[in-house]
Formats: sequence, C-alpha cells, structure tokens
Amino acid sequence: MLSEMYKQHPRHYIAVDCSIFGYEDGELKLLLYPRGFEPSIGKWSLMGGFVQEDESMEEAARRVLLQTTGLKDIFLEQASAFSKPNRDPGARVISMTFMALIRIDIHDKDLVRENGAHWWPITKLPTLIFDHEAIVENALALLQQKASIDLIGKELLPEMFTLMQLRNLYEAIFQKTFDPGNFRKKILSIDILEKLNLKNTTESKKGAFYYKFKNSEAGMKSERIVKFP
Amino acid sequence: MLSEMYKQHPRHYIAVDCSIFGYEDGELKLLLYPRGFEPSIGKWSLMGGFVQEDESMEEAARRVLLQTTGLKDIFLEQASAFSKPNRDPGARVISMTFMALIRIDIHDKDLVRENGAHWWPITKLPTLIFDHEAIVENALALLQQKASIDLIGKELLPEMFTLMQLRNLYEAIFQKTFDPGNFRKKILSIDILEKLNLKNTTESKKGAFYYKFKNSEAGMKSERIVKFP
DNA sequence: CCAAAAGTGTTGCTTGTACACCCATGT
DNA sequence: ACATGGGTGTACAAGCAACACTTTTGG
Repeated sequence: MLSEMYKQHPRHYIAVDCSIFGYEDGELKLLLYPRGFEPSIGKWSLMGGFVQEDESMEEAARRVLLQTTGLKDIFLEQASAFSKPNRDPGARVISMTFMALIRIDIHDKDLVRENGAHWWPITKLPTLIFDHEAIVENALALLQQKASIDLIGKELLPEMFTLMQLRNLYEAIFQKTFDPGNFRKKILSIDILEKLNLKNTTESKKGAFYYKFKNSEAGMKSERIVKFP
Repeated sequence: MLSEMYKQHPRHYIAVDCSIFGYEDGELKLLLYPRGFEPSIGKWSLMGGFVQEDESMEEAARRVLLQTTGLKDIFLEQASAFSKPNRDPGARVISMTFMALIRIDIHDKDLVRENGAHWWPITKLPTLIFDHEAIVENALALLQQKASIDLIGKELLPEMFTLMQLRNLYEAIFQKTFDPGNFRKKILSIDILEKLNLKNTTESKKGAFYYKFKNSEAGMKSERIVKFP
C-alpha cells in the first residue's frame, strides 16, 4: 500500500545516457550510434537506455555499456542530470548522464559494428540529437577534472605504454601540449608506474621503455596531475 | 502520440532533496525538518519534494527552497543522484540531490519554524531517514570542492564581514584551522574583496575592518583558494 | 599590565616551467 | 650526418607553510 503522498505526484521516464570515451590513433574518441527509433531516428546519439524498476541508474548504465561494448567492469562516473521538460520531443524524459572510459583495444568491435555505432574523434563530432551536445560537453569537463587529479591512463591505454603515449593521451584530453621532460618527471614522481624491461622501437629511433600501472589498489595516490583549470 | 519505445518502459517518482547549508555562530549548519508523512513520519529529513510534469529538477529544487526558506535566487548546485531501488521503503523513488547555500541572517525564520524545521550544526547531526546521511556527506564534499576553488563567503556571510569571520567560515567548512596571516594574504591577493571604512570592535580589542565582496559579476576570478584535498 | 586579535614581514621549502643538453638510432 | 624522440639536469619564479613580530585596546 502506497502513501497518498507519493501517489499524488507524477512519474517520469528516466534515461541513462553514456558519454563513452576511448583513445585511439592519438585521438580522444566518443562512441556514438544512430538512434533506432522515432523521434530523430537515424540521427547520431549517445548510447542510452531506460531505467527499469529493479535497477539503480548506475546498474542501468552498466547494462547499456555491456550491450553496446561487450565490456564489464568499466570505469563509470555519474555526471549531471538533464531534465528540461521538453528536452526530448518524443516524451518527457529525464536523463541521468554518465561518463565512461573504455580501452578501445579490448572492446567488442563486432558488437559496435552491429549497432551501427562509430567512434568519433572528439574534435570532429557530428551534430547530435536533443541536448546531447551539452551532455558531452559536461562529460568532457568531468573527464578533464578526473584526469587532473588521478592518472586515468589505466582506463584508456593498453596494458603497456610508453610515456610519450601517456603524454599524448593527456594532450588529447586537455587539447594542449605538455613539456615532455616535465611531464615525465611529474608522472614518475607519483610512483604508480612500473618500468618494464621492454622497449617500444616503433615510435622512435632510440626506443622508449614500456611502463605499466603498478597493481596497487591499496596505494591509490591522490596527487594532482595537471593544474586545472 | 507516444512511440512504443517509450511506453514499454516504467516510469518513476523523482524527488529532489536539498542539503541546505547556512553559517551561524561560527558553525556550519544544515537545515532539517521532521518528515510529514509515512513512512518514517517525524524522523529528521532533508528538505525535498517531487518533480512535477512541467518543471525541471532544478526548478523543483528552487520551488522547495522557496517554500521552506522564503528565498529566491539561492546558490544551488546539482549534486549526485541516488537511485537504489529500495532506498525509500515507501515506494521506488529516485532522488536527485542539490547543495544549496543560504544566508541565515536573511531567510524567513517564521516559515522555517512553521515547518518544524531546525538548523543543525554539521558536527552534531541527528540520525537521518533513508540514505540522507550519504546525501549530506556527498553535498558536504561538493561544498568543500566549491569552496576550494571559489570564495563562497558571499553565499553564506552577511553583506559585511571581517576577515576573521571569513576564516572561521572556512575553518567550519573544512574542519581545520588556517594560519590567520597566510589566510588573510591569500584572500586579499585574489582581489575580490573591498575594504570598508568601518570597523568591527565587538570581536577584538583592536577592531577589524569590515570587507564586502566587490560587485563584479564580470571579473569572476577562478583562483584556487584552498589546496583540497 | 596582559591577553587576544589585527596586521605585516621573513624565511625556507616545494612545485611548476622553460629550456639546455646529451644519447641512441633508423633513414 | 642528421633529425627525432628519449631521458636528465639546471635555473628561475611562484606559492605555501611556519612563525616572528609589532600594533591596538578592553579588561
């Protein structure tokens, strides 16, 4: 039996929309797919879904991510909610948005292709439906904020990477360049990377050592990486 | 006419719950009220309400704030959403939470009294209903984050205040002490306060000059105030 | 006189930034 | 040989934390 205090209020559709970021070819990319139903069928859209009765919004988001990328255990962060009454012309839908980071090298490419989805460089996004451009902008700001506090390479890079690759990732995220020497010193000073006895010789003549993240859930440092803003 | 894609999904009650902070007697305080309906009637709760058809969540939050404090134009910031299916034993309610800052000296005290509401020092909160303690913790973290980037005294202090009062506010927010000399220099260096030709002689023998915020919406500096964490 | 806050100055440390410089090597 | 990135060192500036010190005045 439900209290009258609840019943007198309206109920709403709740969507979860995910800004899924990946990193490939030196570019930060966003996974978009052509919307499969009206209104705006065929237009580019974020991955999304509706919250069901028995799941939290985060669970709904993880369900969407599994369906679209085949991945579990994804880095997922709650971003802002968007709730203007007329933001979706099809119905009054409140959208809770999430920012997700995935490793493009291990996601299920067939699944993405089936959905007609496509990875778009963040610098050349197409026009998006509804308010999805504002949602992406918000998620990108959150990504920058996260990246300025934590080293997020683990979520976006392959197991092994060179410091140049990590720097290029940060340059793609912040759309600015970092001094190679200073970046290297800063990153190594926080002591969460492990140097491997293996060199990448494909990207430089001299060859650069590979690094990987130390598997230390315990030592979760919280140093500031980049001054931001 | 509504697409089948929408109709096949459930709809949900959406609440907005506001963590309303104020500053009084050298303490950071939170406005709580005794819940007026079942379940958990009479238990201490955040100010909240339900989102209606024709309003955004932020509009709903402002409506709640007006109803409970009599104030418009309140500093309001979206915090996190809480959506565990069973978080409210009365019904499946998704809560969008907000962090609000108000000046206790100008709010409508009669209205607060009518509602049975009460300002609780942040250090001595009572037990709260449902997951409201987690909501407050989240809002407090957001407040600290905001306060570390922007000077938020404008939202919480009277028009005129001494630098000691501002420092005490920051000490209440971060629950730590700041060196008086260093704090003063830091604050004055960002040049958003205006020194008045008026002294407060009630809190010190020597007397301290009053300051107020410069009315410069334009010059909105974004200097970092406090290293946080 | 003394305590307590107001207000200013000094010093040492840490951090960021700019940039010079050598190293290794594929072309 | 030389261009390119790898990697290290240096020098300066900025910011911060700790703290000394002087001023003012009510009790």
